[in-house]
Amino acid sequence: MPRMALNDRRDELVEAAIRVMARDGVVKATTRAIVAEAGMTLGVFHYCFDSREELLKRVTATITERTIADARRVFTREGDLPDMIRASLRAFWGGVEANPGENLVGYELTQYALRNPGLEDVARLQYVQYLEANAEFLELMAKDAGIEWTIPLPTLARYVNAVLDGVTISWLADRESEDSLAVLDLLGDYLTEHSRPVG
Amino acid sequence: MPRMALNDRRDELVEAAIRVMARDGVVKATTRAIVAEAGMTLGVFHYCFDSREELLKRVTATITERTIADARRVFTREGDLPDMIRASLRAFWGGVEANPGENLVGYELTQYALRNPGLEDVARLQYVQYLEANAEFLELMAKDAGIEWTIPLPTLARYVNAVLDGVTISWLADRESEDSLAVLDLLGDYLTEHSRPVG
DNA sequence: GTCTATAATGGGATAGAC
DNA sequence: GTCTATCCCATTATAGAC
Repeated sequence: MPRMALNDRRDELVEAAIRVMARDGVVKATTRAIVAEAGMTLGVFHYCFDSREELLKRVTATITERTIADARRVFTREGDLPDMIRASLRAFWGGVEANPGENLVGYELTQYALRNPGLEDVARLQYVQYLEANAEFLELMAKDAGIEWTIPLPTLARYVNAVLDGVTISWLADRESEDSLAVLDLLGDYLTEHSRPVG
Repeated sequence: MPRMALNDRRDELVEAAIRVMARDGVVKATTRAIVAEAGMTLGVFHYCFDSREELLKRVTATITERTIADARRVFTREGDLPDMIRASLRAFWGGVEANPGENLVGYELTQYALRNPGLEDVARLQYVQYLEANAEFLELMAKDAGIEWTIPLPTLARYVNAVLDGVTISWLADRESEDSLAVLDLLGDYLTEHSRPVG
């Protein structure tokens, strides 16, 4: 068996955990299921992490960063404002439909944090990061298109985040892609209508 | 010990389960915790329900109906359209802030259903009911105010549902009441702007 | 019908050989 | 450092006395 640096081991366990969670859910991602996925033995788990909870914290941070990085990657800055918005939203949505399981994991982890005393800050941090990312995207679009938003940025970012979360959750439940896309287009129109040329 | 009809027993267990879940979360609502809350013994549980899963199905149906009934109760039909919308949204929000735990349970149950093969329809039904309720509210408002919506009803209902879900979830994570209310007001404005007097 | 006791399972964590 | 074996606990579900 190869000897690996402790940090590499940890990363492999985190990746294995994410795969198991995406497939079967957070609850079913037991230490045993995770080490099996990683091709390791149970003993090594508690050599890498003090507890399952410590792993979950790291998984949460990783998933949050990855989700934002994915959004940043598909974020489109070409064309006029309506095009930019619409293309970005649709690219985001492609990611959701391509990977329902991993998307659901994000919400499961929020709830895990909210239900376990001492982890409230994990959930809070998750949303701080998501809201900041949304604000960043909105600012980039405004800059590129030479407009400003007519709604205060933190409020608008929360609004966008709410629609994206909400439309994702209802889609996870009923898989109505067409209606979901229609809602995203409404959000796009909404954003366009709340911009004005910058003086 | 009082002898009760089987259905009364079941109802009591469902209510006890909801209390435990609101307090501690769905995962921690074990059969033991539920019967303890109900003041019953473990043996009686499997006399009333075949399995914990069967109880959870009934709890999901009950919570969904109750959430919609609560919304119907606070739904306001007085004043002009903007008043109606704003008052209803704020009344809805009062319920969320007054009862974070019970609200979170709804999302936990959706995810439980999505993660347990064979229960997908439970999640789907939940959202069918929520979307229908939102459509119903929108139609009532339109009728009372003598307007019609400029967006197809199913799409608009999904949009409203998405914002409500999304703003609730982010609030559960970060408890930013002020920003959340601002988002709800934006939703209210949005609805007003997408109405027109009926010919 | 109601209870206690217990079976059967699966979990997180740990001890200790190698 | 790595593994196996095991501890100890909590869970769902059931058996069987009363």
